[in-house]
Amino acid sequence: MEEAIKKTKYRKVQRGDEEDDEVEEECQMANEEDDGGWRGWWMKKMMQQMCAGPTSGDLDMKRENDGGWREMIVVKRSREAWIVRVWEKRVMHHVTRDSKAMDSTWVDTSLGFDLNINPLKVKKEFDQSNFTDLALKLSTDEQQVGDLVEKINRVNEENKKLSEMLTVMCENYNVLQNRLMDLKRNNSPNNIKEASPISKKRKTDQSDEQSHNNISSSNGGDHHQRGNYEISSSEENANNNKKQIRIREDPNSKTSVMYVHSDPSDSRLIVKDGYLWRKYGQKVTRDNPSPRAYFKCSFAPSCPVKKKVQRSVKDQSVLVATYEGEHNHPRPNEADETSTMGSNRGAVQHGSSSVANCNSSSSPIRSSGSTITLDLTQNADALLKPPIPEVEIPSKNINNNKNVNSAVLQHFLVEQMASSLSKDPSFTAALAAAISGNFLQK
DNA sequence: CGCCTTTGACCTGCGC
DNA sequence: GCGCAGGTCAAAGGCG
Repeated sequence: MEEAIKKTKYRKVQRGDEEDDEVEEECQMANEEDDGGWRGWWMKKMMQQMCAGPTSGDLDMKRENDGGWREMIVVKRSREAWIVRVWEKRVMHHVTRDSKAMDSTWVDTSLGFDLNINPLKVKKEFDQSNFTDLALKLSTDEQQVGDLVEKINRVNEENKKLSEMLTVMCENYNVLQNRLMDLKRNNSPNNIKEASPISKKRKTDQSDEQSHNNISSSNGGDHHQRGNYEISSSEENANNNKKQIRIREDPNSKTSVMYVHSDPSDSRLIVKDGYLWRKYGQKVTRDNPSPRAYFKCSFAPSCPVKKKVQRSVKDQSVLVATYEGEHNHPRPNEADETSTMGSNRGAVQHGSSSVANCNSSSSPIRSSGSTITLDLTQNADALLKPPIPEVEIPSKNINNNKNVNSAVLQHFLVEQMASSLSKDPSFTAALAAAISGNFLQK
């Protein structure tokens, strides 16, 4: 730091065309002087400059005892007098992110060395000087930076408080939800019986629906484990880069449920999961106005896997697919699907045309290249209602449109995210805070 | 022509 | 045993 001071002084004084040895002597003197010697040092300096003839705009600096700097600007030179304005600028050594630590103040200690000139005239000339404007501008900018830093810090603190509040709220929500589920579990046999005398099979369906609810209410945590349920996204279609939510209720029962967003107006009960299915029946059930479709895996004749697809009672835009059994064959790869497309025509449920969703406020969808990662820690109700329009990919056009659809999908995602984020005022504040934080760190 | 969907009939399990 | 509801079968029809 000391070295920097000497060099600075040396360079500045050199502009006055002084000799090097004089500069060395002056630097030494200036650095040895205490605060009380400042005026003497300054007077000496002024005399030297008057002889050497400084030009307008020459700048000199002196370090104060408190660690600050004093800057002097020779603002005007005339035949009659040197008009010098001295600015005091105090800048602390350590500039941190805390705005309070960066205390920068300007005090006008203008000195007019008027020999024969009317002071008013000098003042007028001084005021017209460009350096006045420059100094004022600098002062204003300094003030604005200070204000901005203060504002950013305030927003940061506010953001932190909101995050803490949200965390607490989520925790409370989970606790309440768990209690509710416990209560339901304790009372469920009687309640179900009283509410609707239905068969055992219907109870299984209800448990499916219940598991849906359970998932919907789950929140927080990075593990795809929710109580007795396992959530996996293993059935996503790799070709179309979309994911669905699959819940394995019980590993031993080999039964799992998948919830897929679908257009309510679409009467086809098609859940595209990458496997080949043959529909063998359809039935209207009592508890649901929507028909239930029955599928068998048609990829391998010996494959015992069956699938039931029905719209959710609560949300018609959601298809509930119940899988029974395990495939005894690998998933049909892209080549197989492509080759079978022609012969199987529209019967093949190719890929996933539905995107299980994301909540725009926290953006659980992360898109990286052609891969979309779905954050399953989001509330599943929100997950099931994507703001993203579906991109229906006709199976017969899969080959030609695969690349195009991928681009379209990405375009949709980008537009949707941009739209959601731009509509969210808190996002703007958060973005500003993030950028400013990064800026301050640098 | 081959494969799939549709749909009515039949089967099965459960509750009463 | 009967009725009900879910599940399955298979013939008929559609589509490329």
